[in-house]
Order: sequence, then structure tokens, then C-alpha cells
Amino acid sequence: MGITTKDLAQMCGVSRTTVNRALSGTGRISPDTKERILRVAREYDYQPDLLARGLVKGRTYYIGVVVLDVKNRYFAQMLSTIGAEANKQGYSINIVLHNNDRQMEQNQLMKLSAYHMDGIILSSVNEGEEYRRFLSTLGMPIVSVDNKIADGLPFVSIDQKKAMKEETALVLKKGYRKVVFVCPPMDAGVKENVYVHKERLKGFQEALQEFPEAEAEYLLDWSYLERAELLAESGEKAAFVCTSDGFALDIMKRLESRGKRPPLDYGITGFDNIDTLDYVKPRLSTVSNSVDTVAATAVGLLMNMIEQQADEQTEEQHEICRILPYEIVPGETV
Amino acid sequence: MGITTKDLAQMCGVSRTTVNRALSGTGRISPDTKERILRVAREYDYQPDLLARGLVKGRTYYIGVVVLDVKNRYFAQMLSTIGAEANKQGYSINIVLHNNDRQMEQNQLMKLSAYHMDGIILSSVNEGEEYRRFLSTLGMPIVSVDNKIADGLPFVSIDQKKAMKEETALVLKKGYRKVVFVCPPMDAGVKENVYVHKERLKGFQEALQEFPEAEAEYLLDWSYLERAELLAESGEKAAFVCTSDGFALDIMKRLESRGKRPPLDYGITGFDNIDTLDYVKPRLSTVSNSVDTVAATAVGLLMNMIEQQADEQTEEQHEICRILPYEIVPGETV
DNA sequence: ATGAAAGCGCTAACAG
DNA sequence: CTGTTAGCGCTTTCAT
Repeated sequence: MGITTKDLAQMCGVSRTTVNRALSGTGRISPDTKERILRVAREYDYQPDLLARGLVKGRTYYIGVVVLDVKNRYFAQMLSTIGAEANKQGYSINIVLHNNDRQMEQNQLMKLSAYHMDGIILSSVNEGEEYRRFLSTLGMPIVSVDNKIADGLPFVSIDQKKAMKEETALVLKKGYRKVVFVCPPMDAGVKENVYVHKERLKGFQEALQEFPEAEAEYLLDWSYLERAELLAESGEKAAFVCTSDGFALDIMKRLESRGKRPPLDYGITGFDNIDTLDYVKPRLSTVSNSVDTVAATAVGLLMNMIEQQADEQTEEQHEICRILPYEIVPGETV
Repeated sequence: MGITTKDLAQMCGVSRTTVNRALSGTGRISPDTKERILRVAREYDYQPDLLARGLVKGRTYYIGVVVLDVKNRYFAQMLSTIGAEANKQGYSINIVLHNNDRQMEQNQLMKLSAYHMDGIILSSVNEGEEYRRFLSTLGMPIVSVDNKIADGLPFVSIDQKKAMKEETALVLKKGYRKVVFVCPPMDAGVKENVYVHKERLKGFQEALQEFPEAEAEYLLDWSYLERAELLAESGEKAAFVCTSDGFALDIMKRLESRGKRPPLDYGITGFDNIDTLDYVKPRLSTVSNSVDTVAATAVGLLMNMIEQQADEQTEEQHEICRILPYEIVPGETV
């Protein structure tokens, strides 16, 4: 659309190389011509064509971010931080949503690769060795978050298992005899990567082992609301341990309509500590996923990988797996 | 990273042109060679370089979306719909956040332009004729949403003024003598585009004129929480008419801690109908911004503009301004 | 039916 | 200090 270096060269009566030197500030060039070129460039509002530059330099200073969905509070928060961190380092981000569609995720990644993104931050629905190979064919640095894809792939997350274990133990210590693990996404375990959920399940079960007198129940599909209602009305006071704040909120809402409120009639805990909780009474007991830290760490890690790949000199792989601390967030629902 | 058409040409013992014909399916080519080339391409997993293609074709099949912030429920919803609609039409979206920073918005737009986005959907913090000229220098179709920038620029939104007028009238009909207009962003009116807020203010005032006995008050800066508290404790029962659900929720939370609840102690209404409201009691009375419709309409409009620009034949500008219907969402807080 | 050649706009190696 | 040349990977006339 705009003016090109060729035009500038013509206008200033110099070669394109000289124009380039003036604009980039590299190489020897006389102050006069430089000054003159820059003035003309400014006057005609020259803007470099980033596609062309990307093509020749092999770098776009863009990082692609592939996540489930932007309506999800958790991802929204993450994207916000990733964007801010990336900007600080002179990168822009290209956000892409896969909506839990495995094929869509692959397509989007291929497209990002074809657009020469310098790196990728990925919360994947895919997993396994084969997928890892696919990712490596893309030829760009990739950091995965939350959902582990395969060993050896850079990965950032909190310690999901430990977090859930601690949270569950907290519930059990309160004296609940019956604990219900709520995790509808597990339903799709065959079709999707449910690594985080499986980890949380493990944590739940580990905690349970230390309380042999407790009885566990599992709601692992999307009928969880109906089943939670039945459980709540069965008389026995139960605690719902949910793998996401959203599920907890939905259960609370449902049971509220039946006149039941925590912690009197039942106990309930969430996961993630999304900011919606600020407005809901009673305050949901949950655990913070430290999303900002995860996001910032992922960006930092990715930047290292990008720089390293650019330098190409050092072959040493830094630590590629970062497990970050979580935080128990006490509430009033248990 | 991967294989190029040059490589393919060499492998198949043909020219790059022929390879191109096979891959693009255009032009005459013998079925045999075509078949052969495609097989090799698949075998080596050829992926076209989209930067290069974009450079030569002048089209990237990307649209840029520039909004305030992805943490905002309203924008999250909008982005989700825009992404889905764009995908349907074979486009990807590139989401960029400006965080209410006018300069940032300009920079991001220039960058998007330099990357040859085919079009832009923009919720701007800038406004005025000068900015419109800036936008036109970018040389790509732009549709603005929510915040009107200047006359003549394609624009999609609900009728903010009418919506607020109707909502306010509803409140006044309930018998409130004192109504408080809450709109902290107005504070930045000099620095930011607050078109939507101004429209809503107008609607509020128009409604007020029909109820001469009512008294109005205005909270137009970020001290609104403290001042709302003072008002609530002044004895007189007031109704807070907020320009965003978030402000309403924050006021409710604040006053709740003072033992005051709507609609008994005060009235309150929001705007946007964000999904957080599903979890908050009592149900906030609000008005739906029809975000999905706005988003879909904006994408449709932009697509038309892109096609039109590509064809270049037709000079007729279609209707460029679309004002969509809103919806009053009754609640329990007024 | 196929190929040669030019060009998108930018950068970089090598001369002078 | 400046210019020439070649090339990134793809598309697109224009010949053959």
C-alpha cells in the first residue's frame, strides 16, 4: 500500500542498500545522506513491509498462542499476561483458539508455522509421542502449558497433583466422610488430552488413602449436575471436590435452587481461583493455579529457546520443565 | 524449515511453474504429472510458505482484531464469535490488545497493516477526523465496533442511547426518586474515546426528562465505590444505573459488606449482561449488548468490504453503519 | 502441456 | 562510504 525502499532510493538518488543502511542504522553511511533519507522516509511515512522482512530474515517477532477458548476466565487471564510479557520483549502475539478440536489444533499450528511464528505457546488437547513428532516437524520452538503432551517437550505448570492432594486433605480434615470428585471433562479422556485432570484425580486419590474411613464417589461426565443434586438430597453430608471453579459454581447454583447452601448442607471446593469468585457468596474454597506466573514463565522459557535457536552455537538444553508453586485459597464453602 | 516448490520441482524433474499448477489446480496440466507431483508433495509433507504467498498475492486471509482487553467478559465473548465467524469464511484472526493506550493502538494497527492483514475489526480508544485519516492511510478495510470513531467509518453497535433510556425509564417507573448514573471511564473522556459511555449518558438524561420529579446524581470517576457507599448510607433510597455490569457487581459487593442489599436498601442496574451474572444473587437487572450479533455483523460487513476491494470493479459503498437491537434483561435488583 | 523469466519488498554478501 | 548482485518462496504473464 505504502511507499517502499525502492521508492525511497529513487527519491533520494541512492541505492536501496544505502536506504537500508539509513533505516537500520547499521554499516557505514555518511551522516548527511542518512539524515536526508530518514527525513524523506518520515515525510512519506515509510513503513517496512513485515511480510517481506519476515520472509528474508526468517524471523517475524511473533509468537503464536494456541489455547482452548478465550471465554474461559483462566485462559483469558493467561493470554493477557502472555501478551504483556511478549510485548516487553518486542514480540507480538497471535492468539488462536482450537475449541477442544484436535484436528483444528493441528491445522492452526501448521498455519502458524507457515507464517513463520518465532515460537509457540500451546495448551494442547493432543498428546503422545506421535504428536510430539508432528510438533517437531513444525520446526519452531514450542512450550506447552498445563496439559503435558509428552516427555521431553518443554512444559510449564503448577504441581496439579500435589495441589489437589493438599486441597482434598484439607476437606477430609474438616471431618467429611463422603467426598465426591467432580470432573466432567474426564468423559472425553479418550478423545482429548486430560492430563491436568488425571493429575488432579491422582492427587485426590492419594489424599484419600490417608483417610481410610472416608468414602469416595466420582462424577466424571456431563450429567454431574443431576447426580450432584441426587447426592445432596440423599441425606448424607458430602463434599464436592471439583477440578474447576466453573463446575463448583454450577453445582452451587443448582443446589441453591433446592434450598441447600454450603457449608451447612454440603461442602464444595473449586480449582483455578478465577476472578468471578470475587462476586459469589459464600466464598468458594479453591486453589490458585498461579496463572500469571505460569504465563510469564512460559514466555521466558520460549524466549530463551528462540534466542538459543537463533544463536545456534550453544547446544545445551536448559531445564525445559518448570513446575511452579500453587496456593491454597481458603473460602467459606467447606 | 520444510520443503519448497523448488525442491519439489527438482525431485519431479519439472519446472516450478508446473509444480504450482499441480498444487493450485489451475491451468492445464497432464493428469499424470499432476498426480506424481501431488504424491511427492504429500510424501514430503509440503506446506506452502504463507509469508511468501502473502507477499506476492497481497492477501493473507487474516483479519486483525484490536480490542481493549481479553479479560473483559464482553470482549472475550466477542472475540470468540469473531473467531468462529472468520473461520467459517476461511480466515484466521489475529487478536491484539491495546489496554486503553491510544499510542499502543496505533502501533498495533500499523504493525497489522505491515503484515498485510486483509481487514481489521477495531474497538478503538481513539476518535476524531484526524484519526480517521490515519486509519485510511493504513490502506485496509476497517470496521469499528461499539466506539464510534468518526462519521463515514463503518460501524457496528447496538443503539446504546435508546437502550439506556429504556433501562432508566424502567427504573424510574419503579418509583425511585433518586437515580445515580455510574460511569467511571468517563473520567478519561479527554484521553480516551468514550463514545459508548456518552451515548448511554444521553439515554439516561433523556429518560430523566420525562420524570421531572426525579433527582439525578453522577459518579463519573474511580472513586465511585466510596461515593456509592456514602450515598447508600445517606438514608434516601437510591437506584444506581451503571454503564457496565462490572461496576454494578463491585457496588453490590461493597454495599453487601455494609449489610445493604438490593432491591430492599437500594436499586441497581448494569449493562452488557455478562455471563458472570448467572452466578450472582440477587440477579442483576441489566440490558444485553447482543455481543454475538454485533460480532457476527462486523465480520460479515468486513468480508463484504474485503471482497469488494479485491474485485475493485464495484464502486458502490454499501450501508456501512449497522445499529442492532438490544434486549432488556429483567432481574431482581430494582 | 510445460517452461523461462520477472517480480512481490526486503536483506546481506561482496565489491569498489 | 556506497552500489551491484543475488536470493527468501511464491505467483504470474508470456512463450513454446
